[in-house]
Amino acid sequence: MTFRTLTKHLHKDSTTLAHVFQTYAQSKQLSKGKQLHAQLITYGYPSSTYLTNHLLSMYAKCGQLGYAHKLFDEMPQRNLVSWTAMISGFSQNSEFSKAITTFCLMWGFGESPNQFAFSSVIQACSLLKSVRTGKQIHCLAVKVGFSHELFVGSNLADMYSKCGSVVEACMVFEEMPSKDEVSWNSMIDGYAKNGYYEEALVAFRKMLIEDVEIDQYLLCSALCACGSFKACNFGRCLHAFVVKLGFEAHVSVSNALTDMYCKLGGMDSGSRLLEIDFGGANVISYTSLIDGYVESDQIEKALTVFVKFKRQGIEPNEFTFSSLIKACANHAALEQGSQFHALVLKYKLDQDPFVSSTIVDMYGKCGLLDHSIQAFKMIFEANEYAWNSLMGVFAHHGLGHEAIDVFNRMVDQNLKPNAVTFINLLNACSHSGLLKEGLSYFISMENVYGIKPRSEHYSCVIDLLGRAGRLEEAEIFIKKMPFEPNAYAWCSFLAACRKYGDKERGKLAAESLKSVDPENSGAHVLLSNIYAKEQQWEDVRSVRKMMKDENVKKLPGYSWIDVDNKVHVFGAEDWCHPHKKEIDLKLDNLLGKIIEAGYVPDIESIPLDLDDDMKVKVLHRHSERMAIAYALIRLPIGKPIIVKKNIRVCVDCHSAIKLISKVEGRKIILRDNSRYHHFIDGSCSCKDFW
DNA sequence: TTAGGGTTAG
Repeated sequence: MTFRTLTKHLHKDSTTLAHVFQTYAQSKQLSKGKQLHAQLITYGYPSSTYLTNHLLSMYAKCGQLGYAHKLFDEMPQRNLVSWTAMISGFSQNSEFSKAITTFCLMWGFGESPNQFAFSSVIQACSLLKSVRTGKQIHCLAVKVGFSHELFVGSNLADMYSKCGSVVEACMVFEEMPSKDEVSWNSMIDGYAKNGYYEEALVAFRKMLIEDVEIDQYLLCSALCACGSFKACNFGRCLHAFVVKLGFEAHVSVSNALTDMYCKLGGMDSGSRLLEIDFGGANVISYTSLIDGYVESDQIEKALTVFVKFKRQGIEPNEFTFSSLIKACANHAALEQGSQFHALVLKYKLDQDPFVSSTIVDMYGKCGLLDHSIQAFKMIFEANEYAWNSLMGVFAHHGLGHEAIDVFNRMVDQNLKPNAVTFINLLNACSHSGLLKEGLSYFISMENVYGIKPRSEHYSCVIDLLGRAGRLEEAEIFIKKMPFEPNAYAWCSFLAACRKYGDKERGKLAAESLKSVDPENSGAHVLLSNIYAKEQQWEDVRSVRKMMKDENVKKLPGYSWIDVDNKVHVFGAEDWCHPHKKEIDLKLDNLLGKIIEAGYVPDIESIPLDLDDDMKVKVLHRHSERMAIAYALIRLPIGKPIIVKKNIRVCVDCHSAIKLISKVEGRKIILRDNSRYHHFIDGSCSCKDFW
């Protein structure tokens, strides 16, 4: 049947025509809808508010907001449905402010909104994260008696949850006279997304007693809470429940399951889920898996997943790249990181706030400060993530004044510093010996910026005082702090005690560290270092015995470098490398040269009862020196050497590398687990403060 | 006789 005959037949039957438009709207057949609309105009079909409402709704649902708006503007007579269709049209097409304005206009025109208009406009507030407007509309809904309506109540609970106001969401939810699966999910998901994982799971259990039909939304929200709460048993039960209800092959549920297992640390379960289940895996499925591998430090596996899903024709997105680049940053894998940066540009994702700040961080962590600053400059509208990254990079490189400058510029731009800003700022002060400034920022956090310091901030202050040699103040600070000091806090204090030779406080710190983290080898190692410095070999042996008895393994030190796009790993003991002989020769040659240049081995730092010659040999085979020797053999003259090390560089290596940079005329960049050191012509950027 | 709600990743 042609449109012409159709319109002839339908001449007086606008109900059927409306139904046709409704079908086109649901199946998003815009072109057919448009043709029929054109036919009606051509044949002079009489328009009516009823039919125009249908047309308006169809255009809005097909994403043609312009047409919808034009129809709405030109309507000779609008009714409640016209207004509501326009409000929801704006809301569905992400024009949230316009949805709210239209809702207000509706009042002005004397049209009183019903439950449909309320639920649409509350959704707009929710997506706009505007709790202030949402609250005003909530008040109106109470006034006109729609606040307890099922859809309005669910929307209100969702709006408050999405705006972070869980208490209000809970109040709305509790007052709802009847609840369905959507209302329950608004609340459960609200709890989960705001960090109230346990409450989310309690609500889920409570819901199971009620007569609620379980759907994929509820399962996704509960799985998300399980993963974040590390609720292994609950998670496994939920998995069984998913299978029992037949939702295992549902893509969003399957993704939520993958993500949950990744968060629980069960990477094998996560990847098995993807392999066995279904062909519907999408970019979220793979990105969850990549992220799981990145979080569990398995970068190679993360890269394998990336290659696999690219082969399957699934395109990566901003989530994928931010996860992969983060992995490169953690491993200081510059070559790989640069390649991802190039891909980000190709996919035009370089302005994504997460991706762009990860790139800044990646170059910084790979030692290329200039690249990092340049990457920051390329961001059109840097948000707090980007500023925090830049500040973190300066902190990592020991450039305290530059980090403070970044902080000041950030505040000048009216960006609100957050908890991470202060961790970076305090670290920057700590690594540059800016004690006065650091303490002042710590106080201003709460007094000026209203951010309550967390245990991480207290740990930073302990580090700040400790590095500056203010051990007594650090000890008092620890005793007064409102948190139990964590392993990081005690490690910082212990390292300071060792650096400044405070044996008594060192013992206290080591004992405390052992009690909060019994498997932490640092406590034992640093304690034995303190004894070694005092030449108390009996005590050194007793600490070693204790480690053996308690089965505490010392984290072996190793270093790695990129040469010819390949990562070469060097360990202090039992290492083998195809160029071992050459490296040994180069090391001997270097030792001679640096001794000539004034190198005095710090044999005190070797916690072993050996003769002095042996101690020098042990020192000179530390992993970073082998990596540097290999790089000097293999890398072209003039190319900076970038070495990464898993534990903090020792005092002796630090002075040796300074001299190596001088005698070899090479720039050497060393990243240890604490910060960056740039060695040029006999001196280090940390000014011997690390 | 039209118009309305909640999922899976930083």
